[in-house]
Amino acid sequence: MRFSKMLIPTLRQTPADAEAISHILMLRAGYIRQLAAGLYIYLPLSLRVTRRIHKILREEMNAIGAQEIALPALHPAEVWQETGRWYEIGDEMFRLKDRTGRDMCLGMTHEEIMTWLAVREIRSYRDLPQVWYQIQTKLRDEARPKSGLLRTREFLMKDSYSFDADEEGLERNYQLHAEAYHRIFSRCGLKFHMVQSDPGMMGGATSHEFMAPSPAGEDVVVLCDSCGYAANVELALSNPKKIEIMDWEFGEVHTPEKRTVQEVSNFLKLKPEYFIKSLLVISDDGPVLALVRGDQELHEKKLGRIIGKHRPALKEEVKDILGVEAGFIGPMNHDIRLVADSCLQEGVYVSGANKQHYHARGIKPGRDFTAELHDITLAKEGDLCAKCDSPIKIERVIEIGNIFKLGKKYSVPLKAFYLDEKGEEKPIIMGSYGIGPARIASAAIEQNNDRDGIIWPRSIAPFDVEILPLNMTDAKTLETAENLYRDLTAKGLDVLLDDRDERAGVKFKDADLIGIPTQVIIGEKNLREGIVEIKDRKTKEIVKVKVAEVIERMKVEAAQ
RNA sequence: CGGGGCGUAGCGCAGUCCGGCUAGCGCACCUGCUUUGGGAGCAGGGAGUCGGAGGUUCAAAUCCUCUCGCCCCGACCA
Repeated sequence: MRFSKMLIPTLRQTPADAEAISHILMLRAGYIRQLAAGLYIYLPLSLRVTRRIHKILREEMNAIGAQEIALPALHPAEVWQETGRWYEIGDEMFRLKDRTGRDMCLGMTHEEIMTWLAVREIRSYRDLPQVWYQIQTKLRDEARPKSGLLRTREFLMKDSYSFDADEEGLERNYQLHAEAYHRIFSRCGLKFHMVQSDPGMMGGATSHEFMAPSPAGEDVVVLCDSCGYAANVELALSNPKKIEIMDWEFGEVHTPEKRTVQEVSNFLKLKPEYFIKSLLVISDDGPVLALVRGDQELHEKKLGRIIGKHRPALKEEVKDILGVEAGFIGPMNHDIRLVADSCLQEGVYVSGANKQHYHARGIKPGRDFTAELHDITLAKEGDLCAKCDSPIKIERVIEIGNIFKLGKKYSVPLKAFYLDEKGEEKPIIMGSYGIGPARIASAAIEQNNDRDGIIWPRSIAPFDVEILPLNMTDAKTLETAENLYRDLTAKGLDVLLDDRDERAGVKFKDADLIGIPTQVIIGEKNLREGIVEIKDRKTKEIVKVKVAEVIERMKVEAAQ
């Protein structure tokens, strides 16, 4: 492909409303343009990247026996009503009516439609297992699209669905997908982790996410280097670091106007981990006092799994229910439900004295108060692994794929049944598995860039090589460029020839920005000795080779 | 949906507080000459509903009201 014939609108300046590195670089390097919030136009370069990612996806999906099909993006409401999601999902679903007034929606995922198909086409255990996948547009009216292609309202997803006769079959397909996903992300040149995740509204018992480490990510995971424990903080278990058990006698301390743990900690010159934070929340079953150690954060979702839906209490409610202002609550002498983080099982602490301007020191769990013990804190750096007690790491990540065991969640309401060997009717056991190609591309840029631009992993780069003839008025340069272009293309490489009549500096800058892994630089002086340069975008290493040796050299590079 | 920021030429911005001549600057674009290994120089040129609507005023990019859009933080994220 010739640069002059391709729409590659590079930008010298950074567009004002981009913040994430991948977003900035995709705009600057001429890969994408924004149509509206969360809606992007894919220009030729990004389409090439997308196609390469799709090719890898298809190869690996086909390799585990999955069959590609294509479902509509526009769905009738009825199917979604049958599973209840039409009602459960809020504004995130694009809804519309057709000309006859029939309710329709734009597909945000395809469990319903895939199951609809299974209902009709799978009758017997002999038809099972099946794995169907598609690479299809999803539409979600995101509350907050952000970071370029990382969170958009319209995006492609490779989604596959497995249909099995029993849990063992599902387990097999789940494992096959996990392995395929490992191969896919490795082939795409990404650093990633597979972590336990919260199945959330997808339903089902087990799910994992594939996470690419990046500061631009929206998720946070907990990792243990020594035992391999890896989980999304949404559900990650951990133990706060151990603290010394103090031998304080119980007693009240005057702490005028000192309300927060930080204030009291400074005032008493005691580290926050010797405090108990008491937080009042209102659940559907009444008020609950949640207790966490002073250096820990309450994890709303974990608490929610124990006490159900809840909200923080208002200031007045705290006074009404506990009889004291919020800054001076302690765990003692209350007749409401108490839920404490497990680490508070032992130790001696400071907390509010349930008395204005007073705190109490020497509080002993079990003696001074009794609470249900659960892990209700947010895992943080420095905590100890719940499995092996080694220090854990916290990492910010981009979710690039997920796998769910759905079980019967969709097959039962949609009546996707099959007849087993005994002629008994049974629900099909399902799984669903997604990968976002745009997130792969974004994560690849987030993980591979420098001040000059993108550094694509070879496997998903828009081109394998870019040829830079520096002086377009020199006949020898032109001839060499054309020959190399023809020969490299004939060898099956994707080659971009920068045939623009631009100055050398412009070509260098654009080449580095665009990020094609290998550059072949044809300069007039070198050419007089029959030499061109091969530059590695990543290492910036330049090797001078005879023109005739370029092809051989490129084959070696491409194989790496 | 809550909080914050921004909307002026294709891009990046100044001007807005304190209303006043023909709305500026850099880059990009077009023409010509020179230049040619890391975003060239000189000369000339084209390009604007100042996001939109209404209002105040002799006069509005600037003040007031409403509204639309985009970004960031949070909530949400099937």
